[in-house]
Amino acid sequence: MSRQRKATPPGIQHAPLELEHFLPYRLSILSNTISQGIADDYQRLYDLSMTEWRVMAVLARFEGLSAREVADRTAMDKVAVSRALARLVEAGRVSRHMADNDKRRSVLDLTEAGWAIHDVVAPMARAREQALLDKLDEDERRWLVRILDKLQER
Amino acid sequence: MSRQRKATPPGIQHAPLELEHFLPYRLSILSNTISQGIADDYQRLYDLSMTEWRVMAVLARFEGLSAREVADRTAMDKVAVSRALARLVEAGRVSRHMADNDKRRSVLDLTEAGWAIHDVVAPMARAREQALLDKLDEDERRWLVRILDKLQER
DNA sequence: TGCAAGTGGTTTCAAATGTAACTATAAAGG
DNA sequence: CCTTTATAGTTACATTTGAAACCACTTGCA
Repeated sequence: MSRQRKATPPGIQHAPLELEHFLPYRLSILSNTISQGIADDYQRLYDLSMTEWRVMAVLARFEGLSAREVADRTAMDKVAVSRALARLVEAGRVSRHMADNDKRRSVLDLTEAGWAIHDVVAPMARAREQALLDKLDEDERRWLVRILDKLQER
Repeated sequence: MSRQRKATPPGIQHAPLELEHFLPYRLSILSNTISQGIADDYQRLYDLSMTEWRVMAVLARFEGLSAREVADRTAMDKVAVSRALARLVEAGRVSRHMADNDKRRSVLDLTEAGWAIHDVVAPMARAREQALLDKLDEDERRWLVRILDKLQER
């Protein structure tokens, strides 16, 4: 057991943060708990890392992206994407060929095997999201979206 | 440039996730952006990692905690806490001595130097949080707290 | 007592990650 | 053209992180 700070040393106000009410901290805990929960699902099933899954998710939505574009859309850095792609291509989940107009650029797509995994994992992820949203009522869901939009404004 | 998926292969609905509207993903991006922003401040100033700062923050609020208790309160695992403490003690920012009733247990406190850092970093962190909250109006702030409470319910 | 099981904490080793340097190609400007 | 500068992507190296094994001490209980 521990005592909470009582008397502050004479004349000094330390004003410690209360982490449990500190917004950045709360977001961090919440976000990690959620993402890790989802990741556990597909890691167990397919030995797929979170970065790999994110790459697959954007390739499912946008075919023929380059590695750079994948990085932009996933907010991951290009090295992380390069490594994720190396594994995905190796595992036969993503196909990569060279763009004919620019030999530096790759053209990426999910393979059949990639789509098959996608079609299992995407619904699982959605179900997890739904389980979260089920904790909220209709009003709260609307406010949440609005608040996230505002917080993400630059 | 890339085209979005148009015709789905005959008879198959792939239903890709839209990451930019997917709650876990949005939270993850937002949270990382915010935490990293704050961390940049104190990393530059004091060569302090995020885990180290979190340990200091709980020790500021609760004196004499054990490493285990710090781990519980920060939602970090005990290895991470052990390492953070090793550095903090080494740097003279935290004092550690043995509990006299239990020789396994440590008793941790910020030193003068630790408090000095705390008293600079805590206001910076608070200012960052405030900058975030300033993007919201009074209603939105109230809803946000309420929503976070609900989402964190187990 | 004394021994099995549990707890606090550190160490070790492997995997993940970040940074910087590097290769290859493309674009832009003289 | 030819040189400089920029971009796509990978590689190498150092650092961080996580999982499991480990050590020391305590607790529960025969």
